Amino acid sequence: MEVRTRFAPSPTGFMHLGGLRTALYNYLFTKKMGGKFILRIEDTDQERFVEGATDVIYDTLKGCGINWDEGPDVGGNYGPYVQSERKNLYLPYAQQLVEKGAAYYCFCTKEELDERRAACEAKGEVFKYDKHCLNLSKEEVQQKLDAGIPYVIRMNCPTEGESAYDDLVFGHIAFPNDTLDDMILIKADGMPTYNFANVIDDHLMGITHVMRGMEYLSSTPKYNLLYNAFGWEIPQYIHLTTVMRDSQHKLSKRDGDAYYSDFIQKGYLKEALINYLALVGWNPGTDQEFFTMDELIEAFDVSRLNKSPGIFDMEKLTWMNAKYISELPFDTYLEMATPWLDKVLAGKGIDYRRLAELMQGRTEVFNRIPDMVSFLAELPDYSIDLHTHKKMKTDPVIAKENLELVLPILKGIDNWSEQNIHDIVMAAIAESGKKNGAVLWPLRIALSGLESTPGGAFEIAYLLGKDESIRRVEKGLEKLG
RNA sequence: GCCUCCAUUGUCUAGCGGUCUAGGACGCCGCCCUCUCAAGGCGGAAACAUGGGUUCGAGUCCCAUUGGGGGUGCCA
Repeated sequence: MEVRTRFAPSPTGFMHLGGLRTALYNYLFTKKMGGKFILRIEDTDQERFVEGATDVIYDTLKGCGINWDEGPDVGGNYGPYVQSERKNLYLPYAQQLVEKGAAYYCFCTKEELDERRAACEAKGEVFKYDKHCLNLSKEEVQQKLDAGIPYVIRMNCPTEGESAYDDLVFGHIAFPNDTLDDMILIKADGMPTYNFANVIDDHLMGITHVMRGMEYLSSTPKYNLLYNAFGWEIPQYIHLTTVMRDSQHKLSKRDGDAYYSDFIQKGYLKEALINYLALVGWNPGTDQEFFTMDELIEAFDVSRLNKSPGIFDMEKLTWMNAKYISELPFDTYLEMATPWLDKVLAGKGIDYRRLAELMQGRTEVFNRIPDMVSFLAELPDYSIDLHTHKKMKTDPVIAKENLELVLPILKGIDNWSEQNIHDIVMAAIAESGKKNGAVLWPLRIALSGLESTPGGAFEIAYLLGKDESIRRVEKGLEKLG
């Protein structure tokens, strides 16, 4: 039988990393099994409609290389793939359940329920709908319906025994039936709840494997009751652990660390993000850590999915991102780095190509570039303490002496190429009998005003140009009295 | 509160009864390389939550405790 899976996000306008990972795993699993991956938009909550939100979903998924075989934009034989476009389809199924006694009309108002819920909570009890409306006679129900009284349809859960199922990740899971609440299937506005639409759609779309976040672990028994009431086959369940920010918090909107777009804006590469995300909660069983999408598909195995929640480690992501950046074709790097260089160096006439060569191996995240290169635009105000360096065998006194040595040499260089600067200065150092470090450290400090820089003294001198380099060395000498 | 799931270094994890004096990676520390930093190379510190069982033998199986997650919406 062909594997059919689905990713069913609700369009909120953002793609949460946890959701992205769910989509990824669905995709990897499906492709590995040679099945079909379906994208379905779950927009049954009219109050939360966000303009353009579906585009965010499309763009993110496509950008990451997660492609669907059926969906709102590409079609398929099981459409429509947007729940709001299927809204007329759910009520008859609910009515069918009412006829079978597996569901019933409920006329309790939201306000009444809220009150009862609050009262329950005040007493420290669990609120559970008391099946009040289940006791209504057929005639009473019809009367209310005829009178146009608003209603919802609730499922009629058993109150004894237990419901169990086998999850491909968590194994056997059992719930006592008396804890099951008679959840609402059809809302007062006629729309199905997520819970109901989900079951109907998964069945109608021929979904064989439901892979989703584990927040649904405890409502799954109720879904199964629904499948059974219809006489439908229950799909395989694969529940996924939550991606956490720390041991007790999920990745959240508030901390700006939850959305795909946050990371892209900061300058994380989508390949790195996908690669890293795949490893939070899953591992290949080998020491391999870097994967292309095809390699992930090849290596993916549901049995290697983890059962405990994983903390999203920004440090490791950043490390991985740096690796990905360093492996970028140089021209791609240059193109991607340019806007970031422009933030502080636009119009300064700096050789971006050379600078990019120096920067590529040191770029962890693109948004860190401006801070690393801004010294080229303007010499930072630095302390002469920077000239003290034990290992380079230099201090402010030696620095002054060596800067005085190197200044006229610099002035005498006609062809200001990096190679030329290097050769001429090195020759002068050799001739003076001084240590390389004792000259080059002060030079680099004078040129950059920074303890660490991308590139050494020669690279910086070249990038700065002759005039600016000389100006900075002179200024350095001034500082040293 | 009730239901349920989970539990190996700071983090991601390997481990599916003996091969574990617990392996890999990030991070951290040290050394080397080197005109700085980074990269790279080498090395180091760092974990089986606790208590009971089962077994000749437990990180691995069972139970309890503790800790954490999730659910408990006319949200998805």
